[in-house]
Amino acid sequence: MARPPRFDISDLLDAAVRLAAEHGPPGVTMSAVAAAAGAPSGSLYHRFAGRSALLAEVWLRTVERFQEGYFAALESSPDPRAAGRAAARHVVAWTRAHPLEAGLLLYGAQDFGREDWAPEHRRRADEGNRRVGAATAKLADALGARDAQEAERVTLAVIDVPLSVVRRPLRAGTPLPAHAEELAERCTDALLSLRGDGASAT
Amino acid sequence: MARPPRFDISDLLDAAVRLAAEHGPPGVTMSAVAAAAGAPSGSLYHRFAGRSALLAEVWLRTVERFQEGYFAALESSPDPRAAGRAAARHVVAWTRAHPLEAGLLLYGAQDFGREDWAPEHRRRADEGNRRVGAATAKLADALGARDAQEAERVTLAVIDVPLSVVRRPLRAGTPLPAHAEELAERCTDALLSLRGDGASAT
DNA sequence: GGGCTTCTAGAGAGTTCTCTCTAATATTAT
DNA sequence: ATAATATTAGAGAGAACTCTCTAGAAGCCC
Repeated sequence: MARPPRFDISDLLDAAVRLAAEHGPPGVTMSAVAAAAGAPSGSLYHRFAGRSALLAEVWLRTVERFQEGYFAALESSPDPRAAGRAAARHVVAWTRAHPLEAGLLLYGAQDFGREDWAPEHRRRADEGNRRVGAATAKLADALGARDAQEAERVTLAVIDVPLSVVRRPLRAGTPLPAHAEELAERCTDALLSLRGDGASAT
Repeated sequence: MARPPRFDISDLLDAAVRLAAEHGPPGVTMSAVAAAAGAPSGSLYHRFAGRSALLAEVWLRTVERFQEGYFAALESSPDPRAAGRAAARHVVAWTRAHPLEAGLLLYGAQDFGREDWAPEHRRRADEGNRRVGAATAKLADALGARDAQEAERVTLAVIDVPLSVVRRPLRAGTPLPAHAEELAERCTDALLSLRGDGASAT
């Protein structure tokens, strides 16, 4: 029925990921993506409504790919501590397997022009955030968190700490150290084991 | 001997900080800064060699202002655990006192165009990194860290974890919760108290 | 006040990027 | 074959931005 595409969406998004990892979101210009993929600019505009749409798709595809395994890890065990450790390992392992895409996780949706996104893209982003919030809230509950501060510590433990472990190497472009998974797991576990009364300090 | 300036360097950098906090580094264009400060573009180019120079200065001034108090906190006590806790509190307190400038700390020098910087600006950035590295290495040593992983955990504890505590509110533009200092301090302390044998896991 | 210097002021050239538009091309269904 | 259609291909208009350049204004020192 029609001519087959020489550059499909995923080719173009792959090129955009490379550019974003190397030069940050501002490096993802339509002309740069076209050049990187070897495609004419017309093909880009045939696939994406405009630059905001491309930025939204590259960001959302990356986050959703990451979250897929992340949620699986968070639900991999009935023991919340074990689940948290698995989640921490997942963040590091996924970064090891997908270093370019992981580079994007260090940015926020705002850096990908969230304010210019179409409603549908915003909705997808909100949905992802909602799922993350729900998952960490459930974990916090299972761990017996009693107030906002304790819930926030759970979020810190299972999301922010693992991301911090990979941040420096990703920024510097150096490979992750061999023990990164172990480091993330143990730090996450340490925060999950804290309790509200502050009794753990020496 | 000469006409007094109507827009001095610090006025212009203040405007640049506002723009960077609101729209990220890409929002810091010469015309936007000029408009925000109410100055003509000529005045901007009179103070800064070009956009890269402006970006470098706004980044370096912010980081150096932050580090001033940060180093003081890190050396505020002979007890390394107490010093680490003070550093964690400092990050949160400084963010509370300077929310706009703190927003810039979530970015890296790369996002401010480091590759286009003049040698002198790079040197200043390297010097800051060097001091941070030296300070955390000293702390790790005082805590008895025996390998790279333990040293890395110290860095995570006194730098990345406190930054993670302020990251989400800064990105969302919401105020820090009242207990943020306490949260950061306790999480930092928990990581500093970990030891290499992994015996703390249940 | 005259001369010197620093700064403001803004017009405008040149560049880069986004996005549109038209024409050509390749493939499938009939 | 032929028609129908998705796609490539790239020229070019328009916008945004950086940076240069010239003219004049404002203070200080003699």
